[in-house]
Amino acid sequence: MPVRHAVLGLLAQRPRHGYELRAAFQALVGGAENWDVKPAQIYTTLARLEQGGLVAEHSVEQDGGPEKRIYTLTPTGRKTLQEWFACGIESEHQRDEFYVKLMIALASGVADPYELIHTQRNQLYQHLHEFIDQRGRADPSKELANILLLDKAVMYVEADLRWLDMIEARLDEIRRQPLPEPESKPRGRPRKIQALPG
Amino acid sequence: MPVRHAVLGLLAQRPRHGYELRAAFQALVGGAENWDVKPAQIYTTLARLEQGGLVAEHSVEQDGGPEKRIYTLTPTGRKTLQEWFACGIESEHQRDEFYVKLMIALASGVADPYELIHTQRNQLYQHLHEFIDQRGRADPSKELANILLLDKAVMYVEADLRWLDMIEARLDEIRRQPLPEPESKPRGRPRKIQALPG
DNA sequence: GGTGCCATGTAACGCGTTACATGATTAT
DNA sequence: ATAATCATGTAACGCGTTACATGGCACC
Repeated sequence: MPVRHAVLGLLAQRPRHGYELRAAFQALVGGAENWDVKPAQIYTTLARLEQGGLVAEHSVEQDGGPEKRIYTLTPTGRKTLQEWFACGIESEHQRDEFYVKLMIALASGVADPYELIHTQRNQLYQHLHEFIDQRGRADPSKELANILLLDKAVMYVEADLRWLDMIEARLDEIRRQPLPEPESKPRGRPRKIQALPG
Repeated sequence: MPVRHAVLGLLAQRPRHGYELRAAFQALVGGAENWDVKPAQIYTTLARLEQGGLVAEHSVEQDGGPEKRIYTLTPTGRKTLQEWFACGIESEHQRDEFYVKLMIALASGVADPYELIHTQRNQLYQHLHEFIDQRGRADPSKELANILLLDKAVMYVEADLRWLDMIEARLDEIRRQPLPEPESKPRGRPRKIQALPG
């Protein structure tokens, strides 16, 4: 939950209201192209944080303007923020969509796994070039945020490409030695390569 | 939305009911340790798919048992599935939590960026060794699913480690040539640009 | 008079989670 | 008897999204 903590972090600098928080967040991540946080998310997040006692709100009426709701970090909120900084971030679960697609293809025969790999690889190469181009055009003295994100994008696309190569190699290996087939289960069923129940 | 499509893929093999779909999905991804899909998600997903006309349901009463609700793929559903196979998968957005943490630290001074990098790197190395060990212990003839996921985990952790190195280098570079400081726009209100305020 | 920025929200939905709840069959 | 497995769900919440809605102010 990056937004939640980002809000806490921005309130640690000074009290702010919703609109300001949104603008600050957008600036932080280098613009709306990278991460467009919707107003609805900011306001609902603030409501939840207030509910949990991590922030406190007090309204300020302005001369001839809409009233602002200023949010302040509470001690509990500050503690939560410090804990966030203190511990590392667990990488996202393995919930990989391409992996699911590949396994479904292997199990059901609805699509050719090598074709899936081919399609995915083409797309990744295209992205890779786009990212590298963008990074080349960026100004290091001004757009640190963007450049760091592009660095990450490049590292990840390269990782994906390596992974696709490994998948292909593993599939080839299985195809070369058709079935190890341990002796158990003399069932008359036609066998699928994969582990799905028939 | 991997689960949604996985359900369609499993129904492409043959009609199934909720419980069976869940079991098949778990088998597909190599066990609950990798991806524990909760029953609630399966049933709500099926309801949404039926709502959208991608699957059709017909109940089957059993002798002395609870009735089963068998779901079948509709032509619309099959078409959706084929489209999913036909196009590549867009990589997840750049919503990176470590990046947000780093930027908040740089902007607010609440935490030391180099320390954040250090913490994160330690954690990544630990994960890397765990993944490699696990992969070494796995049986390639039986646990293809697990091995592919571990391959991915390794590639991604290595990518993260490379990225951390790049971040450190970029920060060093900035620190060496302190603040180019372009002239700011005196646009009425005292505007904060991004980067490092007090 | 319009466009755009400032500033605030609500409603409803998708995906995912935890927790709760029911009831039958099968194995120990 | 009791525990596991089969089989079905509902309720409520967190995070994120789109769409809708309201108003004041400033600039051209």
